[in-house]
Amino acid sequence: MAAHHLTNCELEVMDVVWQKGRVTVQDVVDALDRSLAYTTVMTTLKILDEKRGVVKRMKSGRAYVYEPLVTREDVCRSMADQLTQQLFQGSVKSLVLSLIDTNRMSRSDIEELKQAIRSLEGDA
Amino acid sequence: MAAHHLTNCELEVMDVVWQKGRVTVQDVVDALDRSLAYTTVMTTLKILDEKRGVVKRMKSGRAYVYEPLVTREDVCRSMADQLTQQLFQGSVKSLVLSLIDTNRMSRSDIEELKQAIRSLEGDA
DNA sequence: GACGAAATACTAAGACGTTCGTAGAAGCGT
DNA sequence: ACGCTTCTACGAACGTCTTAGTATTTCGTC
Repeated sequence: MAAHHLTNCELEVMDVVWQKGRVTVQDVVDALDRSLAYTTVMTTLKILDEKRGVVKRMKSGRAYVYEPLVTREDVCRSMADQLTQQLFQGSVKSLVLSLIDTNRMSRSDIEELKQAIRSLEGDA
Repeated sequence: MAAHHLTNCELEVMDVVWQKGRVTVQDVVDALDRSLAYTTVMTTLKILDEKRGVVKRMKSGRAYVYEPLVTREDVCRSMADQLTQQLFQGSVKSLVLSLIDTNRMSRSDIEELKQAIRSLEGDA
């Protein structure tokens, strides 16, 4: 599990890749909320392939087709971990405490959280 | 409460500012783990003042003295919020669930977390 | 085989972050 | 007043990210 840090723009493109599973450059251009030039998307996909290693690409007829190599969860976890390192010396507990401290969670959110903790205790 | 996003380098410097409370450029240079040029630290402190607004500076004799304007907790919260927006559509719950899902929390961490949740329920 | 549409490769420009060098100002000691 | 040290201001160089233009390739159609 490598350190999959993605930038904003890369994340936007990846969200389309994850959603569709198998895309061409044009697919991504069409699916994006923003209007980005074809070449912009191509450059970004190239980076996601060669530099980040989060997609693979294969020639299919005239065009390349891109597929995800990692799940969105993988990336989320990596990035959350990185923030945890940067801000809380790697203490997940500290980050979680900081997050729940500023009551932005509904009552049902809290219920779900308690449930997760219970199942965590069950495993351990 | 503004969006206090700090970069890696800025955070390194701020950690010294928070720790010491009141610093000169030289203080930061001396306290940093890494060896950075005096001017590098000066540039960074200037950015933290003018661009980020997280420190203020006052002339004191020959040199400027810098003091924090926001707490570390403020910045942590801002940055955690931003990640939550980017990755989890603003759902703190989703982020927390993702974090605790990959069992990197000790038994005592979990105890603390439960405690925090209890006090949260008490307030609500 | 030539033409047009669509895709790719190459390149570049602008913004930002990180790093630091050089030049000038300001204070201290003699 | 002169020189040394310390500080600031300015700006430059490099890397990365975002965006996109231009040139080239490729494929299907006539």
